[in-house]
Amino acid sequence: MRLHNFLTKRREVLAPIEPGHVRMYCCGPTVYDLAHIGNARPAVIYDVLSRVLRLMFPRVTYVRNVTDIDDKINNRAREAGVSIGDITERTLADYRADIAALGNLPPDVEPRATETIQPIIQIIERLIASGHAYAAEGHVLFAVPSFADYGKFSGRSPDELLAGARVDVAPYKRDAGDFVLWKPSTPDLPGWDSPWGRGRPGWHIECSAMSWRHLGENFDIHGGGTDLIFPHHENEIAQSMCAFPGSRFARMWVHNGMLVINGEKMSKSLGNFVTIRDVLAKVPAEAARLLLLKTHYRGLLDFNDAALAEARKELDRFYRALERTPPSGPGVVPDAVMEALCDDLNTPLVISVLHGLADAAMAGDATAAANMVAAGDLLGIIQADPATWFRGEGDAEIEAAIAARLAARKSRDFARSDAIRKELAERGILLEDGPGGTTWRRA
RNA sequence: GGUCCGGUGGCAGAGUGGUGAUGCAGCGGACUGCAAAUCCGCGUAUGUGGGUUCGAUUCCCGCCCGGACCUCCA
Repeated sequence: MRLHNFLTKRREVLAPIEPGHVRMYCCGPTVYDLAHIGNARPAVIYDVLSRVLRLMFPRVTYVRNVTDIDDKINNRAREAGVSIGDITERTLADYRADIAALGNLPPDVEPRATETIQPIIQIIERLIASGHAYAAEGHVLFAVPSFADYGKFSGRSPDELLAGARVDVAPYKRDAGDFVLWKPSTPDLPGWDSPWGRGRPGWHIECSAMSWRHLGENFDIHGGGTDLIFPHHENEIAQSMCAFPGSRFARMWVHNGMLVINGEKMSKSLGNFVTIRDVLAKVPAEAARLLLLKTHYRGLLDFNDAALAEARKELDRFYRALERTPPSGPGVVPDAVMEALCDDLNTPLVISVLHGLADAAMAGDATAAANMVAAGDLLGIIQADPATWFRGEGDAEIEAAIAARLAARKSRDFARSDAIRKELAERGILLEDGPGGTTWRRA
């Protein structure tokens, strides 16, 4: 498996630190609102990556965190007049349901920030003891100048950062670039006792603590969106490497590209915010999943209705091939598919191979059909029964109408047969006459 | 303003220093009562100007255009 490593800017072969055991950490959701379709992209990408890795290595530990302590959550709870626990529990349940609906398998570990407070405090204590952090007015801040390599990861110098900064610098910061590790909580907000008083963790320290707790000081892959490169990942690296001298933290950094809607960034002000639920209400989940995989993971992806419709048509083609030629049995993943996936997770290329297999299956090759299903399993698609894909649950009334139409056709009453077909078409039922009889599907 | 990424046919989207995948759409044909589906065939692309090279879409430089980040963000 070769992956583009943002740390080195090169495509590198994945060689697990612990032979045979790949350890991967991905930044997960902050649970304050329904997940949008942009949140779905990394979930799907890292799900596919974990599936491929599980096929190649004896053991894979995939950790995806949940940020359940955050100002956004607190604000949302206050606005809605409900407790913070209500918000996080409900949102997390919704997130899991939506992500599962998109065909993602659960990660091996899904740690929550609120369950990782002790490790967070331990790391902060280590940072203070080694002079990389300091307490001030109930806050604990990371001292950016204490880490010579700060900025190296994201490719920017601390001076540049200040030049472009548009925020006021809090008076208790020694350096404008210093960021919060711990901050005080008021009595009405969630808080934990700490050597610096009752408070809560900053956002960046959570990921350092959760990856440490579940994967150790060194692990193989760290994933997340490109928007997290700075400051989030830069800060994670600074915290972890300073807290654990000699460690290298994550060896490979994988970043997924952003997703836009009709060419525009999703934002509340533009009113183009699309949740996973919005999408699932319109099209089968698999169509959304295929669309997310049709573009290479590092590229910008335009998510729109036309693209969604096209993805659905492609799936129709795969399922049509399966309906025509049922798989001969359990298939094998073709070499071309593994090669494409191992080459920096080239899912668009895999999909083109899938189309080739569909052609063969369409022509009657049951082995190709089986292999197509096996390859589709790696992407998390083409696992449904074709009959279910096209028609959902059976419908006796539709079958009766089709029988009536067949009778009309037999007596060459084409006016009536066309009328029946038209009626069904208006209800979204499309008929297909073939040598083996008439089949139907929902539009 | 700074840093970085990208510009491939009508659209989406891979790959590659030596005749440019795949899908959608379009066109022609076969099949069909007519369709649909399927099959066969066709057309159209590497932003721009230089450089390196026997040869560049691919490597290097300038320009133009688009995007991301610099602030919470997948």
